[in-house]
Amino acid sequence: MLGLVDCNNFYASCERSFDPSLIGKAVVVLSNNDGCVVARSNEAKALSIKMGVPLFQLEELRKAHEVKVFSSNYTLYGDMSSRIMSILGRYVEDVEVYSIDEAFMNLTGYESVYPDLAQFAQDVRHRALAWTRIPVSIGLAPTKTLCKVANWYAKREAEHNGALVLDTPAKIEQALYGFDVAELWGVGWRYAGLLKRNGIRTAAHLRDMADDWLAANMTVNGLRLAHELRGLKCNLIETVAPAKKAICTAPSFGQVIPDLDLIRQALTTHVGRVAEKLRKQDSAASAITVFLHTNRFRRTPGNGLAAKQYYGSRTIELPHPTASTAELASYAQAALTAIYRFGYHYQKVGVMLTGLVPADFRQANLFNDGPDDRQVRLARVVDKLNYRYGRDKIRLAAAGYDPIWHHKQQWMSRRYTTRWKDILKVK
DNA sequence: TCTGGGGTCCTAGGACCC
DNA sequence: TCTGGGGTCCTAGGACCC
Repeated sequence: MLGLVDCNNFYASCERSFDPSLIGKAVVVLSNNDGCVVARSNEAKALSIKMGVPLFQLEELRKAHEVKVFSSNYTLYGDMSSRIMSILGRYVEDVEVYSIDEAFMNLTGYESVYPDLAQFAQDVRHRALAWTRIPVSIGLAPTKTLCKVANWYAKREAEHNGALVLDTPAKIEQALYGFDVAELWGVGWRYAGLLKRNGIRTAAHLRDMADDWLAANMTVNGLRLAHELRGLKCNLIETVAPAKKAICTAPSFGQVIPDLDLIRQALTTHVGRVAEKLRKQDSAASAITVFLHTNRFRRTPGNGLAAKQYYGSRTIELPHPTASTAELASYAQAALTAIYRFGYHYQKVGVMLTGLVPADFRQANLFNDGPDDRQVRLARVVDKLNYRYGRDKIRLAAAGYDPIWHHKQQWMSRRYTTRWKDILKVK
């Protein structure tokens, strides 16, 4: 048996964890740049606030119902997430952290330790709630896909009390019989349309389709999905996160920017960010891509017509893999110079590192001397200082002093668990 | 005025090798 | 000019996840 633990309304629950005055109120958390709603408390869902709606469309509801709005506070959510994950680690050896608010647990071999799975699930829920104030839902089943199904019911149907165990063919059959295929893990809006057109409406129906049909219409992914619904494990628990194959950052500016110098500063800052992530996983990058684009929603002030749009991107193959911020920044600047066009209002500049190889990887190259190791050692020292004294305390001068391009975060809560001056005071 | 960010995997087709 | 069988690597595009 496997288990899936999923935090309910995670970001909203984190905010609530440290501010009890939010209990019982509609809480929403926004995406970066205070753009769209990405998390909602149950009260906010009850007001029909949809996932992904832009904040400015919420004005009336906000006034009428006193909706509490928060900018996303990833420092807080990340720390709360690791607290939850460490709680799960007290129960079983193998925990796969699947996302910031979800984890799979491997219960294989724990049959005698936890003979009553329903009781086990309630224990986990109670401990998570007691130690973090985060409510979680739990689904237990023989495969990951079935765990997702079990979790779906556990979260939505009150009679399960937050946890559902699918451990017999009869229970699984009943769960799949009424389950909308569009809700399945691995079925997005395109496959949902395809399945609907073919008259396949429930998970049970998809499970019973012929393998040939599944492979032909949904590739091997569809085949695996159906096999998992039949109880055959295709996705195993991965307890060690594999190294990333690409690292990207592309946050929007807080306002549109036409000016190349400011875009350069933002780009240099973003390179600092991706290079830090690169060194953290002990990799080096073989190629760097820079892209620059305008805001597709923008109307020209004055005449209200759709603003003219531009999208530019450039990839540079590096002479040798490197993890040096300074070296990556200079190639990034060259790419930006090549794609920048005067006369547009830009919304974001992004950078992506690809062709990631282990940092100690050395490929003989006849035509140059290879990377300068001192640069990378220097960057690692900078990483340590910034970890200790705060992000961007030490950075390239080209990143500028006054990041006016920085994204908006007007309603940010405190970093309750990671900053001494933000810690709660008990009076 | 205001509309997120960061990833993975699979397939087909082209180019190439012996 | 046409002929067989067995491969690899790369890229673009499409699908999905949170």
